Amino acid sequence: MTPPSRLSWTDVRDVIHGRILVRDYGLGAKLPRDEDIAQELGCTRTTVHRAMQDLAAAGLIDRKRKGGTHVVANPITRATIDIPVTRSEVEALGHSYAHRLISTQRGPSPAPIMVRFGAAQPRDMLHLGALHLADARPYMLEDRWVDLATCPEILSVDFAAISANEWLVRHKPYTRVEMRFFAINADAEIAAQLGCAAGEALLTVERTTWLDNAPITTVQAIAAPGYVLASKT
Amino acid sequence: MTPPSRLSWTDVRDVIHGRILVRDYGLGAKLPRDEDIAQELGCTRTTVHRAMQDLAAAGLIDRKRKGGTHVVANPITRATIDIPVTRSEVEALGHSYAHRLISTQRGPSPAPIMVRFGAAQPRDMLHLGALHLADARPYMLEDRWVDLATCPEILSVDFAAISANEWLVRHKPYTRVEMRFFAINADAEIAAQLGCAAGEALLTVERTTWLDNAPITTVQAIAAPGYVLASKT
DNA sequence: AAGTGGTCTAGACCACCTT
DNA sequence: AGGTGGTCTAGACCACTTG
Repeated sequence: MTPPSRLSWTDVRDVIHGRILVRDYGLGAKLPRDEDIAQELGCTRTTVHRAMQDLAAAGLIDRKRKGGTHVVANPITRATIDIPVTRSEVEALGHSYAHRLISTQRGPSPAPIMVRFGAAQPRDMLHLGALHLADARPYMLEDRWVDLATCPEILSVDFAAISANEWLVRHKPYTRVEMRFFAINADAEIAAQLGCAAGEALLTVERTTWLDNAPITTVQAIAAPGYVLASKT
Repeated sequence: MTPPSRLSWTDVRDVIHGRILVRDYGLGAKLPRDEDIAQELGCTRTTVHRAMQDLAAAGLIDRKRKGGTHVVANPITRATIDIPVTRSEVEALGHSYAHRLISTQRGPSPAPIMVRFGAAQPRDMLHLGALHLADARPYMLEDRWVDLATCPEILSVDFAAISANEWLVRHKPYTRVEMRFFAINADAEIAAQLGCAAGEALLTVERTTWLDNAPITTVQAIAAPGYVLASKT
């Protein structure tokens, strides 16, 4: 029951957050200067600053030098999604994991793939099809392109031993990633590979990664029916 | 061209991040103590600490008192998704926004809705159907339940003037949100409302919010065909 | 029991941006 | 031009967790 004699920055954050929630600081309103809040709450400006950084990172407030701190006018809901290596994901669900290479083909990237990377010219790439299995049942279908200029080693990887997904995550770090989520209807081929009915609605995640503007890989991961992606709580 | 004589915490973060990328600090490896890194780089432990906090928040490292700092063994891809009020989203795309109330009905929450809130007993709720329009074309279909114990004011809202979505965001702050993303096939009713073919694959976002464990609202937002959710870059 | 991260304070200087 | 956030330093103490 004894409150800590000193406020931690998380305490300060919660206080400010509370005031925003209660509209003590309304939408779009300007907050007092860090220093005034510090004085009011009885802590240092440093502590208030750390709290504010967190609220800004959460998208709740906007800060500008000289401009001051404002509550964001149009509140947004921010969700964080963690996407593990597919093997880990399957094993975390308590299933046994396996994967199967469906196809590999080397060639220049077609236009839609160039678009994903924002590339003007076709690039020499490896095109991979693979299926991830959970307890021997289709779990996720991967349609992947790997840039051979950035990642020539991929040619000598033994995909019987490790999936391209996992190999890349372990050996090809990236500095930028773009993800897109959408739904597609299974066509005949996808349906056959995932063992579902044609036309079924499938959640699809498109993921493209770069290392300092150099394309690494882009993948369209098509989940089997019933797949649900949950935000971190 | 002159490097700053003093390192900022973002500089330190980038240095450490770089070492992780290059596997200087490999997957699962233990990093030196903050203080040693501080000494090596010529800055204070405070600065290193701030950098580490950021890397930890990004999911790249794990920190434990006494245990030290370790590179996360199973790298994950973390995506952040911002979901604005639907009106803002539509207007940001350059379209004119409108919405239409389809149905309202008061009654006890059925089992699936109780599950979403983790509630043991049915609750008195308002069940709303609404359609968001972009340039007069169906954009998103909402199936929403609002808890009347937590949010009785919803009964007197004029839904011709403001959508439940926007009203709630502006007047009912939440402290916890859970989101789930999945794909569904349009049934006849949904197809009719969204003006698409039955069976089409539709991205669906389920969002449930609480204010300190008190249920506020849960909504299933079904997007029209072609909808793509992109992560913040 | 001891080592490591977590945090605070106090004061200083910098840098951006609005007025 | 001046106000506000952004950051650093130096030293101190706390609290968790592992050996």
